Amino acid sequence: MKIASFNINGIKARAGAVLDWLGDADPDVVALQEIKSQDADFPAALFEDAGYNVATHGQKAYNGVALLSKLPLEDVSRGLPGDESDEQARWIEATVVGSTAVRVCGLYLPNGNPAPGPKYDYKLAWMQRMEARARALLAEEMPAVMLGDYNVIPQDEDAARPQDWVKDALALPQTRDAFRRVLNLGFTDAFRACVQGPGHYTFWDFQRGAWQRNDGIRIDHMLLTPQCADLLQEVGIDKDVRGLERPSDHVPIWMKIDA
DNA sequence: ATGGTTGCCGAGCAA
Repeated sequence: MKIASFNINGIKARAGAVLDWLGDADPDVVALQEIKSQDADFPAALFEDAGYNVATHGQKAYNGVALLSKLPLEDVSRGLPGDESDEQARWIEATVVGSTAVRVCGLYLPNGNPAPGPKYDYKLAWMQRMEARARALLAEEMPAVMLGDYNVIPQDEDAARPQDWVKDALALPQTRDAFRRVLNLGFTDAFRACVQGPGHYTFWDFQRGAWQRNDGIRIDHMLLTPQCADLLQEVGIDKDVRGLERPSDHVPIWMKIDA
């Protein structure tokens, strides 16, 4: 089973590009972030015609996540538990049953800039809620993945220019600590389980010619429960997508698991 | 310190 994640930065501007990528990459399950649309405005029919079931959790203009799957999306749940007053659409999960059942959680973790400030406070609080959800997933003792745009640069090797990010919400020590706390519960960073060393990025800013200078960062991640890590076969980053016409600032990441 | 770019949506905000 091939499971992917792609922050598309607006489905209205990117539907064609996403369909092209689906045709090339042929993933079984996809978590999308930043659909920037309400559920009713998501062009579900386009993806259904391409063979995918669709579940969305959108909002107007900002954020918004979705799941696409060739297999049925079962027990869909929208929203990250832990704060009933949180109106930002950043979390969606569902179960996909191949040769075994896999719980797939698609997430769009808050950016948090500027830091310090209320947006950074929201990011840290959100990560604390994510940790609670991660603990509950572990207790299920089943294959599960939390994947998406984490807006976290885990280590200096995950940035081309780490010195540019030292005061940024994506790399501050508190951010890295919160991310590491989830790993230390027993989750596996799927990419780092397969690939070591610097130079692997998933995001290049639209500004300052970041792509042309390969000034990238690795902020899209797939975190696996032990039962899922046992099934891990292969990972990849579809870097070439960043060089296509009217690209997102993120590129797809994916993994193959024996499920 | 600022500005640089993009999407959504129709003026700024978020990234």
